[in-house]
Amino acid sequence: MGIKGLRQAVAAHMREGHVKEIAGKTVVCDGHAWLHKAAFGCAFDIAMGKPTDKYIEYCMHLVNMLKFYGVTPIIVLDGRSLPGKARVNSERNARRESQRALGMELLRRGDRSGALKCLQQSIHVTAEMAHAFHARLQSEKVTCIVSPYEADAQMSYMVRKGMAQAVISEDSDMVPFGVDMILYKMDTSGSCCIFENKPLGEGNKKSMDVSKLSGDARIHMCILAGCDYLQSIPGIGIQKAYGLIREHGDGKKAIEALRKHPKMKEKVPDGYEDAFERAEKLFKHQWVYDMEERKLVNMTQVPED
DNA sequence: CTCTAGCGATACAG
DNA sequence: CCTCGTCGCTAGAG
Repeated sequence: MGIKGLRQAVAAHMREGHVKEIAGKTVVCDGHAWLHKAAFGCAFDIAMGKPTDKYIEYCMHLVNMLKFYGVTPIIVLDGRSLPGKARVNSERNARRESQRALGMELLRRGDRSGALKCLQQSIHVTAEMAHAFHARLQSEKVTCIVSPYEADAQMSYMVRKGMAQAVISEDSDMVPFGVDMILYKMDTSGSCCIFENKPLGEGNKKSMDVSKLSGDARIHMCILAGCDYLQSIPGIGIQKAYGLIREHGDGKKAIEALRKHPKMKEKVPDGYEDAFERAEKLFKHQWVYDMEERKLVNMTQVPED
């Protein structure tokens, strides 16, 4: 789900670009996003259960394209199995299964293009595909990290540790995690949209400027706007959240202000302050793998209290 | 007017 | 046995 509306809201920080702009640098890449796109290219084979490695070739093309432009890629794959999403998952599985059945039916009737559309909706990235990709990366001596939970947290941790200078992803969660350079929508030729956490010019006076927010303030804004860990207060979206944090400085003070606001006070749920604190901890102290220490660590240090 | 929330169409590579 | 959606549009509320 990510952060609702965040991608649109930070549009002023985005521009058209190309991977050659980060020649000489190291970049961490969201391997799952690549596999997901790659799977569309061989939806027929995957849906029929026919062994194929086309999706791996697609991903390796991206790896080699980056190398060609002097960029060193590190691939992050996540081994996550998140609790609390079982219902959504089973609904998705049911939908995928019905699309697969419909696709096979259309194929029997000779409607090849109709079948492909359905079969594309039935495919998903399996652990088996991720393992095959991982094995290929190892044999090609490309660095690959399996994150304990969320790839987003792992990638941002590696940037903060200085192991990489940018991230290639499709996920807006990179913004609250404080990554300063994010390459979105990269295609096979290296063209992409580049997000940079830099002050906006005078022409963007009314746009959201994330460079005006401290690391904690960015996270507070995203929790207020609604994230995986906490639904937003009804009527609060990304713009309102940005305004509140800019005005009051942090999440706690923003909630205090809402509690006093005549129109908003009855919309703030009981115990929202506690839920907010829990969400912030989940955000900041996720488990990630530290390559140097070779062990699991918290993304940011848990304070002793 | 701005902003949120929900919905339907759409999605790969070459 | 099996891992994450997103974009544009718009109604409707503030």
